Amino acid sequence: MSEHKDFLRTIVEEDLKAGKYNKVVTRFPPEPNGFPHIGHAKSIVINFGIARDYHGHCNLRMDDTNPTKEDTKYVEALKDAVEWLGFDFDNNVHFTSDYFPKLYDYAIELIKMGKAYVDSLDEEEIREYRGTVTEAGKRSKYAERSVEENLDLFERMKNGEFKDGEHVLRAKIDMTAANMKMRDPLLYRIRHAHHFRAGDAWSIYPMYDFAHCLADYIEGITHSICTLEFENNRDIYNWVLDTLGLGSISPRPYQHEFARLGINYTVMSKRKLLELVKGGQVSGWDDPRLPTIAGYKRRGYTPESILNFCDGIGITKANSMVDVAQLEFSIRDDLNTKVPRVLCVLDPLKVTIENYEGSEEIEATYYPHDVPKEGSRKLPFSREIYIERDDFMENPPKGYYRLTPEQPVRLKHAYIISCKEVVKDVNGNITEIKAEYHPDSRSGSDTSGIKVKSAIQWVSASEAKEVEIRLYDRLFKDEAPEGLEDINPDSLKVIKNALIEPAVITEKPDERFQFERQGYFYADPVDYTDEKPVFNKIVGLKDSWSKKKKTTTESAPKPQAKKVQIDGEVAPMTEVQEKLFNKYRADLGLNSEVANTLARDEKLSYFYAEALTVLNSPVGLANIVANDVARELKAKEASELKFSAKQIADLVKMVDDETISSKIAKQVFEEMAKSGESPTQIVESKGLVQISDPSKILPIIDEIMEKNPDNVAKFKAGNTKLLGFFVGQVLKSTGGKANPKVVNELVSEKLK
RNA sequence: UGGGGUAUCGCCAAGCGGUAAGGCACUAGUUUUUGGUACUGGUAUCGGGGGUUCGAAUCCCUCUACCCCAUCCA
Repeated sequence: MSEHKDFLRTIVEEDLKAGKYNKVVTRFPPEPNGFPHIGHAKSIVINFGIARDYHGHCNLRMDDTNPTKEDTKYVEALKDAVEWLGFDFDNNVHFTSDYFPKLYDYAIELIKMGKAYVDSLDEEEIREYRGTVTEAGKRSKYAERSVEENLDLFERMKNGEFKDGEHVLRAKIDMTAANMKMRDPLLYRIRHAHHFRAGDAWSIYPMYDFAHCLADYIEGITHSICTLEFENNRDIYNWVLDTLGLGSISPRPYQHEFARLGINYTVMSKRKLLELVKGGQVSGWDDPRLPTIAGYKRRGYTPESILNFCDGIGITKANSMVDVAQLEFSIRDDLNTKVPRVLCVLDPLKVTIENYEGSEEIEATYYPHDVPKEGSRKLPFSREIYIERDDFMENPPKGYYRLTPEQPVRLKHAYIISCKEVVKDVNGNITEIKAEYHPDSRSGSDTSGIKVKSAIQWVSASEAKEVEIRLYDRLFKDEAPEGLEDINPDSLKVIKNALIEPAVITEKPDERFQFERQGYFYADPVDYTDEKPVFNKIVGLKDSWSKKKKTTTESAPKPQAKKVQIDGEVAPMTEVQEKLFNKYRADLGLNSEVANTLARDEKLSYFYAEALTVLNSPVGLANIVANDVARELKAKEASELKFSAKQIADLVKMVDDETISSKIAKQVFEEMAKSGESPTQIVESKGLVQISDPSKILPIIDEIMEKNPDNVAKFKAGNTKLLGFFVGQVLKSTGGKANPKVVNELVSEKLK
């Protein structure tokens, strides 16, 4: 667990500490209607992760309440994903459909309580009656049906006596609710459809809002964690559970929402993913370009890298778009210390070493010096080899490190070669390099004294194996793709005849490799055969050379348009407010902001007036009322406050006559708001009277300066922000009692 | 337009009245037989405007932008 807890863990910890639950139970509740993607991975990591961290439990549950969309092939994919990521669901998959009988009983209970009714409006009417976000809805006339009639109708719905859409069961809540979700939400609909698990047993199916909270309750879930778009549904979640009285029997679950994952250059919605799969833009749900778990798995991502990625991005409620670079980093970072380095030439250019005869085998280690792993293989070397076409240039730009007519280069693990002749075809394309090797430059026993700028990959022509390489790039060319038109036409490049050193194929030291200087690759788990090996590119190595080239050629400092802030209009004051405002300004001498705050808020101005009758300190009172009292009054009514205007007046009086500092006043206020105790009493019992005597404060300052010589030096060097640090330290060591004004003066004097 | 959310560096993200963490990306340098890795350094005043305070990213007021809600989807 990282040192900084996310907000969900904070909630869980508080609940555990408060004894609300004695064991945390979470759940990962996907609907089996599509393949899980990396957004699901985030949810899996959150739910299973929290359960693991707090020694609780996490259920894998299929939320299968819609028979027309769901399928068992998706539940397999979901199980695979959870397992692959390394989490354990005890081989026990839960299904909402298993609770259908219980759910039905709860619905009957609701009907009996008069809290649910069978509505017979058609679909369109229901929509109309619901109203809009700004207009209230109106209730269906069928809401007046008797409990008996509802019971009878509902049972007949279950028995399949009606056609799809003829009736629905709805909760009776409030058709005028500001939260649209609370306008008599549908609980059950008729569906004469075959359910992949329940078969044809049911002709009615529960809706999400009814089923989910109850499934949570039935499983003893404590923290029902979902994504932000369900925030509006939280009210129904609570309504169903509370109305059925379920919280009182045993501790019931509560819903908490976090922001779903977004990654640029890809799409994450199941609908869009399905579109790509069905439209043939990709080869299937496991296409390595897709952000599906199956896709990443096939591409060669490791579970660890996905887990690290999820840990790295954090959990918050802010909608955000994570850069794919972060994902790419996590797989590079993981593979760097794990996989063997091998030589593979993607775009071969023949090199004949004219002064080399015969052949030899070079022992080459699989891992670089900084990876603490053992292992090596034999690299055949001969007169005829292939190098990467990119690694030779006849007219190189400045800063080019590789082979040129003038510049020798090392063949990784082998000899240094120099270019002697460039052979071209009739079109001027380079077809071959004739080179010379330096016999005394063999890797490990180099006495040639030749300095080269780089070592490149190569393969021996006669021993190299031909392999297929699939180069994957981002699926979309647009950072926030809208649709198919944003697809990157170059997202897949297939190289049919790349050349790889033989050990990779014959020895198979691993399934993932770093092809030296190119990237990480994975033996395709589906199409790879010994006759025709296939490797998928997982991710490229960081490449500062091509970056350098680009920036020097393009060097376009993009003009960052500063966003212009538009100031909206402030609602005008009413006549009464205006009068009050003017009085505050003219008669009481308040500044316009405080006067404004007070005048516009009836609760505040009333409270202020009351306090004023006790103490004639208009400005001091106004400040505390407009700031601190306002905070309390945000959530509460005046009658609910633990403190009175009189107490506020007493508090301000103590500040006025300098018994306490304004800092202490804040502290006292907080205490008062909680306990309702009188301010004088709080000050007395806690001994909060302020210390203003410099002779008492000075020694403390000295002590702090002694303990923090670095900061003293920094301050003297001009870092005046540190003033707050010193003042803070003094305040801290006096328990907040030192008079901050005095401390401030003394500190700045001292440090001058 | 009603309700519910969210705003801290190019991208994530700590921070809860007292010196603006960290990661990714970017950038400069050191090491290097991968233009990789590792290491060292650089890079923000907190959506805007006011107010309260000795002191505000944190408290108050206000404005702005973005997301979600009017499926018999989940």
